[in-house]
Amino acid sequence: MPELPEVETIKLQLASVLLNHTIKSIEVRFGRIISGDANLLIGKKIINLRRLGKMLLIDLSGGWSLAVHLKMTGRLVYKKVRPAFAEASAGKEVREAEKSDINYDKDKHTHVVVNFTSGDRLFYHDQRKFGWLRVIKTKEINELPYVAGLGPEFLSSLTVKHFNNILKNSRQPIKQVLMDQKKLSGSGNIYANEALWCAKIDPRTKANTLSDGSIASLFHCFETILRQAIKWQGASSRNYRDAFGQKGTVQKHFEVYEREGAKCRRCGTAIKKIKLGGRGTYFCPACQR
DNA sequence: AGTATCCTGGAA
DNA sequence: TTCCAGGATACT
Repeated sequence: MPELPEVETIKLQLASVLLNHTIKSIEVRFGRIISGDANLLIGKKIINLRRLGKMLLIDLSGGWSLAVHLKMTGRLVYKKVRPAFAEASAGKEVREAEKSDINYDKDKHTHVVVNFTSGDRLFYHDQRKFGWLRVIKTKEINELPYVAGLGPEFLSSLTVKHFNNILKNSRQPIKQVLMDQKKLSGSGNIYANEALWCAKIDPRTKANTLSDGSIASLFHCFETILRQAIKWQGASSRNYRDAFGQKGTVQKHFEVYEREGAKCRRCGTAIKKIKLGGRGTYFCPACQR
């Protein structure tokens, strides 16, 4: 699922409800999904939430952290405990929302449950089991291979100058460079497709042949699109849900992603789908050059 | 640079 | 039944 905006959304939401909560117990229902000793986190308090690339970090007291990578279908869903007396007075709107939601406690794809002393719970749910959690010392996070290999981040450490330099040094198709977390971190398939449409660049273009102007335009498109995507709480074209179990709304605004055959909103030409680096790639064959 | 792989489920 | 899916890695 999640690219930078989706993980950022979850981070911001969890930070709004989970800071200073103390872990009471952890239920591991599918052992392979988590590495390290989950019991080490019992009694620890959540002191910070961070994101590194597409990885979420929950920092706890005592120098321990819980690293989470959602990969394709992972979800982290927070459920506040609701006292029995609140049940009867819950608004109709709230009950409707819950009806359409999964019962995360009972669902077969819930693999880890973190219980807090408050009674609140955090569910790790992952249909395809590609994601992972890792209990790790906070000071050792930078040694994780995934973290050590991350390139500069969109919306933070990446400057247009650095972006230009990275692209000028790669002969790969631009879309593949944008998705390579070792070169640039944060973008995945959806936002690479969308940003290339925005900047009117053919995804197959060799990165090192792009003009400075095109690169500057692409950088600006990325910043704009990623910021807007965070405001829209991410893209739920399929499995993604935010930390409250809700869908994001970015998918309502896709220009090319999953729009094969539909008309380009800029020039009316049918959006084309090809395979690039093994991934579905959508673009307008007329206005992306 | 390509392709298989970890998994499950929805759509064609 | 086959193909496809917001990722990343380990192979050839």
